[in-house]
Amino acid sequence: MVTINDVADAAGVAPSTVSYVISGKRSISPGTRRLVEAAIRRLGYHPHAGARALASNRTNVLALVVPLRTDLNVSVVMEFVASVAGAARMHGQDMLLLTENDGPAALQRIASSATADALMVMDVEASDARLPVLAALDRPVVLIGVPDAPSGLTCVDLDFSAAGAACVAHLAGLGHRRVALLGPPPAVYERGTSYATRFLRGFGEEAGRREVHTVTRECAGSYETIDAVLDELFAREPGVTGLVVHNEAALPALLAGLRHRNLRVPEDVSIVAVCPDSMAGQSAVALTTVAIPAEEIGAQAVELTMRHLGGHTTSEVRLLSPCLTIRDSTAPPPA
Amino acid sequence: MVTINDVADAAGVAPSTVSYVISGKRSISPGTRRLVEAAIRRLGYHPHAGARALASNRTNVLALVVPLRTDLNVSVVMEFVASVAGAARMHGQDMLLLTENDGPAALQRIASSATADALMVMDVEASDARLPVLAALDRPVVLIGVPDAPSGLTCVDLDFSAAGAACVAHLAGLGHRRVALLGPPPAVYERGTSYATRFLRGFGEEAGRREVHTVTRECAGSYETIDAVLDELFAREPGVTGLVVHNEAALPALLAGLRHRNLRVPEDVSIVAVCPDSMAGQSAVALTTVAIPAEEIGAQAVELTMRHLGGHTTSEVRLLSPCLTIRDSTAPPPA
DNA sequence: TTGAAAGCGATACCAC
DNA sequence: GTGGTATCGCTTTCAA
Repeated sequence: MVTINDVADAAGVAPSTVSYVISGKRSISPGTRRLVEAAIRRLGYHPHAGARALASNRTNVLALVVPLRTDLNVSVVMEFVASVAGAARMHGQDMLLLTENDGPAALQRIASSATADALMVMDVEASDARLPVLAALDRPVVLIGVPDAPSGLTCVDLDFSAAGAACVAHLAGLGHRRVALLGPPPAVYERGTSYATRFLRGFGEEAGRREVHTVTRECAGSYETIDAVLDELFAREPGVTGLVVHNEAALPALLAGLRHRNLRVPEDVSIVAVCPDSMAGQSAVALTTVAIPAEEIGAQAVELTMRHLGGHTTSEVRLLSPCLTIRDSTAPPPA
Repeated sequence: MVTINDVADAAGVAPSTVSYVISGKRSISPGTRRLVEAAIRRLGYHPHAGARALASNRTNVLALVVPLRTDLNVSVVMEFVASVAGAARMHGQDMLLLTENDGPAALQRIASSATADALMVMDVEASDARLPVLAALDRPVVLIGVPDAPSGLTCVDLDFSAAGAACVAHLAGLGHRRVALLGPPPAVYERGTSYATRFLRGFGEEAGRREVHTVTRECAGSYETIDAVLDELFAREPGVTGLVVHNEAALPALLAGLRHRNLRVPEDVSIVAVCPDSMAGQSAVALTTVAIPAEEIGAQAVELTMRHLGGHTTSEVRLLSPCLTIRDSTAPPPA
């Protein structure tokens, strides 16, 4: 193994000088710098991560805690993972991936053992059992999602309340008077996942303001479920012309179900979907969407984390404004 | 921070004893063990990962290199990630996630800096540019996928050749004489992704043996592409009654396209899909599949990695036998 | 602008 | 069965 001493010897300088050349924490004469850098390259030197962590109290590793439940959309999760990984690299950090079924003990372990410098936690529930543990850690924590009581933790998320409102506003603006919300499966509400209720609130409030009649249905993504929901919905609420879908998994089955019933999109039924923009083109009709900006959220999460690692201490709840993109799935209601 | 010395003091023993209690590398009297374990719990001690790595040359971290290209199926990738993470935890390892756009230099860095003990690499191409780098690393490497020349590296994968054969065999057994393969997008072939060509070979060979007429089409997952492919296919090859789909992304569009043409599954057209079993129920008709056993492959990859870390040196190419599950999308061809 | 040397917190060898 | 201690490779303070 090539050590800092090998490099120092090769360059004819002291180990500390090599260290300073690498870290840039003190000025180095151009000559020495050249010598050292050449030696580093020639020997293929990479500082030993463990030794570095021990001496400097920094691992340059960020831990990301992801949910791997099957009831939530894997591709959305994957977008977050990818964006966090990318952003982390831009900041010179590696990413440790923890799955949440390791439980809160794993969070303790990672923090106390100095395996990572900070934690980022996805899919935080309204009153998440991990919050007390997280808040007590001696390391920065950034939540992706917003619990009811952030207890001093920094959070980033889409402003789901505003997103819900935007969906209703768009449909109402087109003239729809009766709108249905197809939400996440019951399990998501039971878990108390906060984004679901926040969305619902914004949706309901805007509907009240606009005097739009609304109904909501929770639904799983399977074809049977969606079929049943559609049957029941159109039987009980015949006047519904607008659908807001806050459940990416349900989209394929929903579109199939509508086609099967000879309901055209957008002529007979308008659809606004809440999903990553990359998903908008996955169906026969390009979907009008409120984007889930995974890329942006991931980048912000990393940036806030780095800021905390840099000494910034004040916590913050950062909500990103929703962005609605009109495509081919929304139009005025049939006359 | 709680150190091993704190624990030793609290328990009234030497630091080395604490270390041995934790590692189990030498026998400890029940009394001392109790004392030490109590102190560890009481103080909430977690060994410093960096210090440990420095002293023992072991990080207990495995690096997983994943592709995050958009042209390949994210949920399949995610299944692998989840299964590797789970298996790693069972072996007491954490998982560092590297995205492949960090390039080969990142692999070098992780290995040379002792950030991880071993590397697992997904989505290996037939003649992968990273192979020389990987083979030269001083750490265990396990490939998920099989390059043309494994150059002494251990590999795990589904036996895609056998999988291709199994698809044809099943359809031929039902009486189909003309079968089409809808494969991955052209980009996958251009990259020289080995599983695609291996599948193709098994598919072709079995077709030859069974005297089944075959055609193949590469296709992207979009509705337009699939529509065009279906148009062209049924125009040029009217007798096709069996479809083998080696492209999960294309399934929704394909099923929609068939329904749109009033072709029933399986009465008019039989479908065998190559995809994770979890995806079989995602469509209106439960699909007959050859499973991509992500769970199993991930577990094997970790196991092989741990074996190498344990001193085992002989490399190996492990191909898992495909498993075809008959569901509702295959039946004898129309008379 | 550079060097020497004291830690960082474990592990594992050598003694007893 | 247990203790003392050199050692891992780096960072950073103190000195020059």
